[in-house]
Amino acid sequence: MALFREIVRRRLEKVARLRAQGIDPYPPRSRRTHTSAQAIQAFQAAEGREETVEAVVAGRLTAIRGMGKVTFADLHDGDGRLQLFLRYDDLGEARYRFFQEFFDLGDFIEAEGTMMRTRTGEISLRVRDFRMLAKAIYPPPSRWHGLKDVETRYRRRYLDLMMNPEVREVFRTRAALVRAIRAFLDERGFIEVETPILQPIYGGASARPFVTYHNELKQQLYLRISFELYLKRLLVGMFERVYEIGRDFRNEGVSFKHNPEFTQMECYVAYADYQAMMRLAEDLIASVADQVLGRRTLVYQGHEIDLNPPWRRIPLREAILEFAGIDIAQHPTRESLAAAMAARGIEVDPRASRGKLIDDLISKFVEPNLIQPTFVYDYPREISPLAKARPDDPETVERFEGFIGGMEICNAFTELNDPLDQEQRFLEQGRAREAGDEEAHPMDEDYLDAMRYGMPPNGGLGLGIDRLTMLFTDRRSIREVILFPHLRPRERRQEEAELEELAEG
RNA sequence: GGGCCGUUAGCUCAACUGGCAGAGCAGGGGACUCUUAAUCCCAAGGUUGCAGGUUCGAGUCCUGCACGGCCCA
Repeated sequence: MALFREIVRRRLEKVARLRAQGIDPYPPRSRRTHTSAQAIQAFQAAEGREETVEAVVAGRLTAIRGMGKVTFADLHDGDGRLQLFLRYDDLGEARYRFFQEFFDLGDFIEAEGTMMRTRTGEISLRVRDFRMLAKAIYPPPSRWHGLKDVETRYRRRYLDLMMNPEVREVFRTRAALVRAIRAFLDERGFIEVETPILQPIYGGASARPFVTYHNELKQQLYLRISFELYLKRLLVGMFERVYEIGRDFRNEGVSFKHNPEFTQMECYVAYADYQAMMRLAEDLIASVADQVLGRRTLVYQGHEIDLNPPWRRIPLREAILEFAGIDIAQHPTRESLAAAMAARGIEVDPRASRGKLIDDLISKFVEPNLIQPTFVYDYPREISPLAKARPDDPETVERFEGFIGGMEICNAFTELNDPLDQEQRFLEQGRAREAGDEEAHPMDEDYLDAMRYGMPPNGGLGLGIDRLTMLFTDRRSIREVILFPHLRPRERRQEEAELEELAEG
């Protein structure tokens, strides 16, 4: 730490000395004419015609190789890398010394000169003049080893992005994926909308919410746990195809699989049912693969996955029978199912309802085994209070979840549009809540009002953007695909606080 | 919530059964007019995550805590 402080002190001293010389170490603008890639490209194009290429480039100094009266330096910008070639004979003693004296690794520099090839053939910029663009006070992490400490990578993502180009690639892929989803839906006549994040009543999923408070209104508000109930109100308002891409907030444990805020796409289609939504989901993801990867197969955690529709479709009852060896149809009561699970040595949460037990069986036995894209369909009514029951079986709803790579990727149903049935479901949920289920769905009279005006039959689909990104970038942890994942706060160490003071002073 | 593992210099990592905390890079001084992990010489750099305990002696063993990772729930 003493050494670090020494490095910072030296760099701050350089800032002060630059200012004393009338040089702004943080000038407001750059005169950049070329990115590194553009400069190299322009040179390659001009090389055959024996033309010279003049360029002004700007970027971060990532390496300095001094050779006495010649210095090579690496400049990195958003496009890549360009080698700078500085010669004593070109710059003169004063400028050459100035570079050696004031420039450190991590500084942003602007350099102008003529593009050339070095003796070893590398296209470089022969520097005629240069300028400080932004002096770095802290030294960058070691460029050779990169930044590997996972905690530092997450807490100081900018360093991770600076040092590890493959991490930048993950977030480019994520952006491309979101772009592809929008393009797919826009093309099919969907309208993109934005609904409230601050909600007086939360709903649309089974989860505990974050609670917040509006001071002026003296009103308790919740951060949304899903978009569902607002998007379906829009169908009452005669939009037929709507979608939203945004953030959901769920107040549950933090892990490499769960972040308290995560990104979701939800869309609703009037006059469609869950079968239509299955086709939409598989077409959507195949199309995203086309756009993002240029093919419909990918490798996730060593598994070759084929995203070509149609995907396997399997009833939930069969899936649980296949992977857990229990036929839930044979166990219509909570007690019976719990006994069957216990008989197989499966731990049973004593407070869990039958629906919750089935949910547990899915996540423990079904989900991890579904590597190839698979739709599991027909869920228990009890854990799906917003989904429409099957006409032939009131205890089963028209719902499916899509699994890929052992992860739940999407969730969809034929949406319940019968206000009388919906009211009953909310009342059932209320009883579950009284029985201790903190994730039970709250009553929402305002939503019921909307439905009472008439809601067309429709299908809805929710798609986890983070998980899809994990799949497309082959990352096992959700934290690898969220720029700033939530981490426990760490108390600031004394030395760090001192450094801060030093930097500010 | 439970189990296992980790935390050592700015970064990446060493330190056999408890016996003087080390290397490379980065940083400082010097040499060097085509290097690219430049090279060479010199000097410096540590509250071993935090708090206790055992011991003549703890980076190492024990307890607790914090943070992180992996696995399970």
